[in-house]
Amino acid sequence: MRAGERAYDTLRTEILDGVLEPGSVLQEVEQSVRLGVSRTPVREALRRLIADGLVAASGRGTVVTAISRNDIVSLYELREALEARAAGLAAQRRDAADFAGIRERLLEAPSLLAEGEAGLVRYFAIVDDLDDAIEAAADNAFLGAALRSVQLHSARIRRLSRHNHERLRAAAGEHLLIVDAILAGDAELASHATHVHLHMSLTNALATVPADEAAPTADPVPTADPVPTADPVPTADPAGGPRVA
Amino acid sequence: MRAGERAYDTLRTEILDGVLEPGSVLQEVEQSVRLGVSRTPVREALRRLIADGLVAASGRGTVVTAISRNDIVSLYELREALEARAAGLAAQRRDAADFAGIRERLLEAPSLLAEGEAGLVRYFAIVDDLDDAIEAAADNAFLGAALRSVQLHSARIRRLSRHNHERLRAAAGEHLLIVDAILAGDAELASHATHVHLHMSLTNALATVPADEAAPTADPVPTADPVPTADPVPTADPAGGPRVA
DNA sequence: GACGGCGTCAATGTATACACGAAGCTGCCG
DNA sequence: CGGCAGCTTCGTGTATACATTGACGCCGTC
Repeated sequence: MRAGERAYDTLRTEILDGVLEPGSVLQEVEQSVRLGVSRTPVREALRRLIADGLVAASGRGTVVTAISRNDIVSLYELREALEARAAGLAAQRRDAADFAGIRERLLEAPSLLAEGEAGLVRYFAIVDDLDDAIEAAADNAFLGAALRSVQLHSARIRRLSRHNHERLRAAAGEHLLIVDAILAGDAELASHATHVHLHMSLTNALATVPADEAAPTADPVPTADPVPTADPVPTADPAGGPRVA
Repeated sequence: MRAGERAYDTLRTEILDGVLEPGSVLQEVEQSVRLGVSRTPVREALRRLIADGLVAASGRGTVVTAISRNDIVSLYELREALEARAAGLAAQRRDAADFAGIRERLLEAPSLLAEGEAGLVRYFAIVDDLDDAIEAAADNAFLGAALRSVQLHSARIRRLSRHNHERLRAAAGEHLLIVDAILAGDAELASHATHVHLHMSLTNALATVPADEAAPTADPVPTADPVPTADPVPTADPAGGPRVA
């Protein structure tokens, strides 16, 4: 695989998993040493991450963007517009067999959620497959690209409510409703069920995130160890806020 | 200004203006010579254009993506989801003064459209300002980024119906309706008026584009002059279709 | 003591040299 | 005469050296 691709995947995964916390400073030389490639592929990776809105160029160095409470609301507003539309289109254009399979797997969600961490992973795999199936059924390249962009940011938020079993059980039920609407070919119901689901999800996310998640963990964590890159890191993201790319 | 930025702006403008037609092959060395910079900034520009979905990496060299009839429909599906939502949010959050000013200017649209090319430019400036005002009023960074992405592709399509005065006059009226709804704070009406506007716009666009606009003009036009880069250029875009980025 | 200007330095921006891979062409063999 | 194999060549991928910019801190002056 190309080095630039690997660098991008590595950094993106680390940001999404929270290994690189918001406020972390990513410098080209530093990262090129850490990842074992030259600056060129690192530059490419950082530019792509900027386009994704996961990092932001900030004067000197690029910093991992924070997700403020306000950002969560904004993201959900966009998600609702996109996913409701996608669900509606999927209901009109779906191949029933695809969603029938997902429906079967979704029925096992409650027992999966009782199984602990392993079950949790399998549950999220089902949800991801559902997202992919909707995106594929909607059969719209532009919409698909926009959806992947919001899913990127949603993944970061998901970590917050990951261990709220009560909510996850309810979410599984909402997903089932969406799948049933799509299987029934009812575009309006699929749209509205998605709207409901996202509303509940947002409510839960906001309840989970207390004051302001943006909270950078005091010191900026320069990824590599002994580098004294200690600067205050403003909570509000500078410049134009997150770019969905 | 940074060379990479200039290269990106130049290439993007040329693609949007149709100077670089769909199917044109953009090679790094070739472009670096033409633009008078080295390969590095050209690479950066091309990567950004790929992220924008304006070009696609295609085996040897990157080619300017074509817009198929199907792409137009897809784009309008996404536009409707995004812009209807944005108009609704703008109606809730707008500062009345901003839109009152645009409303005044929009009232002059019919006379502007009678003035020929110069008036046309001024008319499109008003429409662009309206888009910007809606985006600003919606006050949602994620939605804004998604909107800018679709506007990029819409600009390419707009060229097609640029000289249909009948349609432009009607569009001006539809825009006025949207502005009035926003001024009235009526989110639902603003949404639906946007839906209507885009529906009419799509209908017109599809009527204007006859068989398949993707039609690459026979030979791929290698931007620089005497280079015999003659390969057939497939009409359908390869790989994953346009990325909205 | 505070403000402004200048110098230093580090990190990014740019250029170029080198490496690798793929596609096309040519020549040989079946 | 056609197909395949090897070579050649062009183009992108990567690394590194050099240029430039902008930020930080120090010093001088008001």
